[in-house]
Amino acid sequence: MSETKTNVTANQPEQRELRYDPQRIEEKWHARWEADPTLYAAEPHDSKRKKYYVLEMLPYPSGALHMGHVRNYAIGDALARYMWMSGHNVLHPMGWDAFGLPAENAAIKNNVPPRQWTLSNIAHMKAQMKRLGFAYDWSREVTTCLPEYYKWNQWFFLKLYEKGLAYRKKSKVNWCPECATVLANEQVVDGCCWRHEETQVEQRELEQWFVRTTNYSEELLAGLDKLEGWPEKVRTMQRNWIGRSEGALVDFKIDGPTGSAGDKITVFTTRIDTIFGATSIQLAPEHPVVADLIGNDPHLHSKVEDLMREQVRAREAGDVGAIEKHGVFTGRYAINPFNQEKAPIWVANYILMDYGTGAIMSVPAHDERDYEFAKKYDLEIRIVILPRRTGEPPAHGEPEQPVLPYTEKDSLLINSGEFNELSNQEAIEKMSAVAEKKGFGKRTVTYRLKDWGISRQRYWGTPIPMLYCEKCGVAPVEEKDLPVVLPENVDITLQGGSPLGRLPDFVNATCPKCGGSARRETDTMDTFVDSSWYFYRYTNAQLADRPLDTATVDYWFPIDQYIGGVEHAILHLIYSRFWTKFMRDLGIVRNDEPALRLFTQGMVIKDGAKMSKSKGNVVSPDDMVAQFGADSTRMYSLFATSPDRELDWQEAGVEGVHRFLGRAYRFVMRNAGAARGSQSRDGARSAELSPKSRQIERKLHQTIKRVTEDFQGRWHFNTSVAAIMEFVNELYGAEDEISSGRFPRELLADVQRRLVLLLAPFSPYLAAELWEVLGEHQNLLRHPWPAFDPALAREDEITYAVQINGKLRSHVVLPAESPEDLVRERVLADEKVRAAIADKQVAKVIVVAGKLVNVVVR
RNA sequence: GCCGGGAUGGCGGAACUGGCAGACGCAGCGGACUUAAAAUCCGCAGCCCUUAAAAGGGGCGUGGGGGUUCGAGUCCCCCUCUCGGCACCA
Repeated sequence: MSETKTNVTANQPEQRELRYDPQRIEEKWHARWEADPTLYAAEPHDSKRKKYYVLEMLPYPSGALHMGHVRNYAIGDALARYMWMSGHNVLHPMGWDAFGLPAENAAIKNNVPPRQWTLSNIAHMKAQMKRLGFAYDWSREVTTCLPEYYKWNQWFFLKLYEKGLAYRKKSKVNWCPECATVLANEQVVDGCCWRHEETQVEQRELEQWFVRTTNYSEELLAGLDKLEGWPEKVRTMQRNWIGRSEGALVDFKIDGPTGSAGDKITVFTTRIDTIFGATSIQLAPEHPVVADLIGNDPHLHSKVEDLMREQVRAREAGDVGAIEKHGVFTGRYAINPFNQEKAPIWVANYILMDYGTGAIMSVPAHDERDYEFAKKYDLEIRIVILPRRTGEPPAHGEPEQPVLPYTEKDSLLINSGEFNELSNQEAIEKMSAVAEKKGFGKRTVTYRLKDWGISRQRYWGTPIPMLYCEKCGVAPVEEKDLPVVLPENVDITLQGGSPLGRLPDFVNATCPKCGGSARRETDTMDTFVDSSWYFYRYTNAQLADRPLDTATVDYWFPIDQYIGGVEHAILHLIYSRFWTKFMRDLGIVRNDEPALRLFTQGMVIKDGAKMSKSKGNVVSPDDMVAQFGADSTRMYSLFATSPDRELDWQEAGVEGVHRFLGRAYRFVMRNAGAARGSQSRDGARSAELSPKSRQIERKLHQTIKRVTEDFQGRWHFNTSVAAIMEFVNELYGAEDEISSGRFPRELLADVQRRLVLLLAPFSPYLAAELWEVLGEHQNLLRHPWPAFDPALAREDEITYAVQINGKLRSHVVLPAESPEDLVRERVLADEKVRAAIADKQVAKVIVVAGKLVNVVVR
């Protein structure tokens, strides 16, 4: 093969060399890089170079890479390569988030075992990544579905249990009676099962494992302030998710007979100051006291059932905001402890049991939702607070719309007994104090954040290492018995019950406490457990006796840059932060946060819509690589727009980048002769250069400056690539001088070497090829990033834009660094400027140094 | 409903702290090379008016309306459309 190719080259050297053929170049270097597995390996420890840990979110092995992956990894790879060249010891790993539902769905659909399906997907996607030229240290690869990894999920679970951070409680799941199995939200379509479209999904209560993420609510919230390298958007989303709110709990005594749920209703309110306007109590349909209040009235029972169903349906549809508010009066009353008034007790579909206490005091005059509800059911609306400045309050009669919460300092309470005339803040203080003193309430802080339910009633996940003994009850598997291996020969296409529950070999176990027979937990873990700590495992992926080595983690952590999609802004990134804090408290890591800096890249769309099979607008990375090469595909994904914005994929754009790379390729192929054997030129002799070659030298330094600053600052790689394009265009403009031999040989050599270095993070294949063409042999990643000389980048002359009253009227060329007086003088002397001023008076001259002059005339 | 982005030529997008709007690329047009085409190389190019044409002028222009400023794509207020997130958060 290679013989034939050599002959062709020998026969037609010119043509052969000048055509940019990415397939030939990329296949050649792909083979060489494959032969050297240590090429992108990070040093275990390096005291001379600073460490840099760049991490891209690991993919789910769905079958093939999509353009969103390519974009994510092109960003990370460019950064990793730049950091290598800037002299860092770079850790750049990759792995697979390999457990999860799609493998089970595929198994059911195509009758392939989940493990086989997953592993073959991984093999394919890994080959795609390698073909795209991503510089990963594959010796650290992590695959979460392998026992070597999930063993440590189980180990962590035992630690959580030991620390009281894992516990069991009843919780609702979607249940399909036809499948006799639990469904994920994703498997519920319009309230029905995905496999049985006629079958209504039921809600069932099951004992499930939870992790006490809420123990860390305050710290997770406070930590956000320190994460300055995270997008403000993500920090805001997490703050809202954690949802700290200060308020008070207030007890309302139930009037009349009560039952097992107690004789009072505790409400949570952030606005205790409005309590004199509380004209009813609203309960969540699941509130325990509801059963006591409605007794066995069949009508009320069915009404409450309806309300509950409405709430569940709205939640599933993700449409809770739009729920039409319904409620039912229980016929009972509760006593407002502040004024002893009787407030009717209602049950309402918009009250959530899992926030606050599941009971609220309804203040229709000052809350929109309460107002809407009160209007609908004709409940009393009583104004109790107004801005002081409005003067006469409409103290009687109902407002046209809710008089929304006044929190200004000059607000004023009315209709509130002894608290009248107080401001909102004063009232909150005083009323809370009174409630605490009299024992019917107290100040409190609540969070929206809930504990993390990690039980999944499915097969393809990490088995939860717990046992149930008839005598001893719940018992953890002993550490020495880990891993609890997920059985492989399981027929998950059978319907009914848990696949693991059908395997006697799996289920039947021995109790570690009493030695008697025990039943094994058949639930598996949420896959978010896998992704909560995988990035620690990369630091020592082969470690057999521990999940991680503390000293090694200490060297690499925190992650210097984490890159991924904004869709993970909440769940994954909160669980990861929680896990880090948990590990810190276990004493096995020392950092508080997993990542110092986070970058969320924009979505890849096509023709204005998200790529999806049903729309038929999916672009395959393989097709792009086959047509234009990996370099062009990657570079286009960086060039089309800045990385944080949505990217509209245009194939013609890839072709354009391919054309540009061809131009760069041809320039070096034509002029490499000058570089080979020539010493690099180190500036400082600009005075001897012709105007053209000085211009090239200046542009070279300006380009290095722009690209370097993009890496250090905003990551607008689209402008980096544009800058390199401009530079190459400039080189083509000097071709006459170059081909005639008048261009300084050393400068020509220098220009080419630095051009190739600038291309290296974006188009690694082409850079490697051209580096070799230039007679260089050192691995580009070990070569220092080019430096620029600010003095050589500076312009000698500046063209000032001249405005008259803000309208552009002329341009004046002046030597750089002209003093302001001279600029003013020369501008006012300019012919066009004088004509524009004519006989008007010059009122002011504004000089913006190095840029613009605005002459204000009257 | 709430929260958070976004809107710039025919298209993707530049313009970093308010300072020449449209860099760079695509598509388009003209030219060179070629028997021809492709490829390549060079050039033109926001819209409108003025002009026989060109040069040159002039006006308009960053979703819409107001404002601040010598000067606004950029800052402030109101509105429209659009994308994303959501657990009605009491």
